Amino acid sequence: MSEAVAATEAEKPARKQQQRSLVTQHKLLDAATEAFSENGFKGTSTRDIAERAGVHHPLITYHFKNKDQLWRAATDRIFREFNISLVKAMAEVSEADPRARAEAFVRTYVRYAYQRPALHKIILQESSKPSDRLDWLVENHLRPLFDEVVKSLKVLQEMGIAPAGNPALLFNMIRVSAGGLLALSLEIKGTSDIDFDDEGELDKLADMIIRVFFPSSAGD
Amino acid sequence: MSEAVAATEAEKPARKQQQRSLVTQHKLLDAATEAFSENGFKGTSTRDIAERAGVHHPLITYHFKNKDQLWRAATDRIFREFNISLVKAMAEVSEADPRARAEAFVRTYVRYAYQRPALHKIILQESSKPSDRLDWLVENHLRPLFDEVVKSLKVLQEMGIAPAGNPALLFNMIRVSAGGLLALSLEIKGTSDIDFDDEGELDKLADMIIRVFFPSSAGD
DNA sequence: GCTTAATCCTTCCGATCTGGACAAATTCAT
DNA sequence: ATGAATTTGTCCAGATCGGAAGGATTAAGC
Repeated sequence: MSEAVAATEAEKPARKQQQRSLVTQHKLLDAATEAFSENGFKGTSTRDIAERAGVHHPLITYHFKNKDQLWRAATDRIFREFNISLVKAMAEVSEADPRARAEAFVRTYVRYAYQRPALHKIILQESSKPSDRLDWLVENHLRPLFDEVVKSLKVLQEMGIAPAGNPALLFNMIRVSAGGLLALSLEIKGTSDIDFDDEGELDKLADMIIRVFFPSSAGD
Repeated sequence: MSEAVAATEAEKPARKQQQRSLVTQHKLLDAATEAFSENGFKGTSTRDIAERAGVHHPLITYHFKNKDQLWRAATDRIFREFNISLVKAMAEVSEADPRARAEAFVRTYVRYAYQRPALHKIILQESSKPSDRLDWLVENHLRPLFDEVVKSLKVLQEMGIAPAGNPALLFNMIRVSAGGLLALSLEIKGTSDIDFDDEGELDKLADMIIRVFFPSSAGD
């Protein structure tokens, strides 16, 4: 953990954090996010991360203590940003009816999953076997979000908008149809000739999700 | 590749393959499948595989030449078995109507994804970034299967059984709802209190997939 | 059966990479 | 300009990969 971060919970630092330090941390977090999402925790070396960031590798120890803490910092940032994005988007449609809100949720989710594929790739990477990191991820980021969303989904089910059944199961189907598919975009380009970089392709995915999971709506 | 395998495509071997050699290869393939599915290609060491198999590591060089060939052999085996399983299951319902066949497909797919989580985990691992392995996987196993299934799905769409839209996109949603969800089972246990090891939970997933993707059927 | 040669396994080695530690050098806020 | 914050260069002990070389096992032919 960097001194600056530590300072927020300890006594005041004698000196203010330097600008270049923030830049270095930012570069390391970006590089770490990318590397971990591609090769997983075990498959990623701190040297690789440092190289991607264009920085000498001992700086990881200096700023983040070790590989594990760097993973946590990188994951924490990307999930925080995701949550903020989601909350903001939902606030914008707070006046709309439940179905419109559900549609807005799906479209936001799809768009974000496309913009930051690392987010879902990291989930997939870490879910492949038990680990403290997975527990931490579930506890701090996934569970809070899921509980919230599943509650709303339950309402939609009671209104007959969403199909019946375990709402948690339903939500998981929806989110892998969005996030999972986009995390697999490379493979899907090869198997199905679908390129989500193409104009409109992303909307087609969102449309399909809405049509399938919230039927009786024409879905565009 | 082992001498025995090479022999099938070269001139006859002077000697027959020994039994223990087959056992060793089998143990290595099992261990490799498990290790690669958990830690990805880069995150897995040949030492780790050998240790899981209870075998000295130079045997990997002897039987499979190197890590890459071992990955190919392991992946090839698991995908072949999957295809056989699928073909056999579909042959058993060859007389049934299209909807019943679709249901059978989903149930088989779900059951297999549960039994061999490594299959989908390996897909997820390899799709995280471009590689020769991903190309090989797409070309040799994914693409042939997908082309076949998407054709059938198109028919279902024309009959009004499956929702409209790009059939390839639809199929991808279905298969991640099955395989993706089961590959994520560890995470889902933590976030959603759904344990696919519990009796009946697997059927609930299959039911939900059928209900959502092939509506107008009660789905049970 | 007994030999013998192909097949299979084990013990080793060298080069590289791993996460992390440390002190010396540099940069910058005060 | 002073000293803390940051960066750099270097080192370590252990793990990694691929492979060489020789020993053990076993099928095939006598």
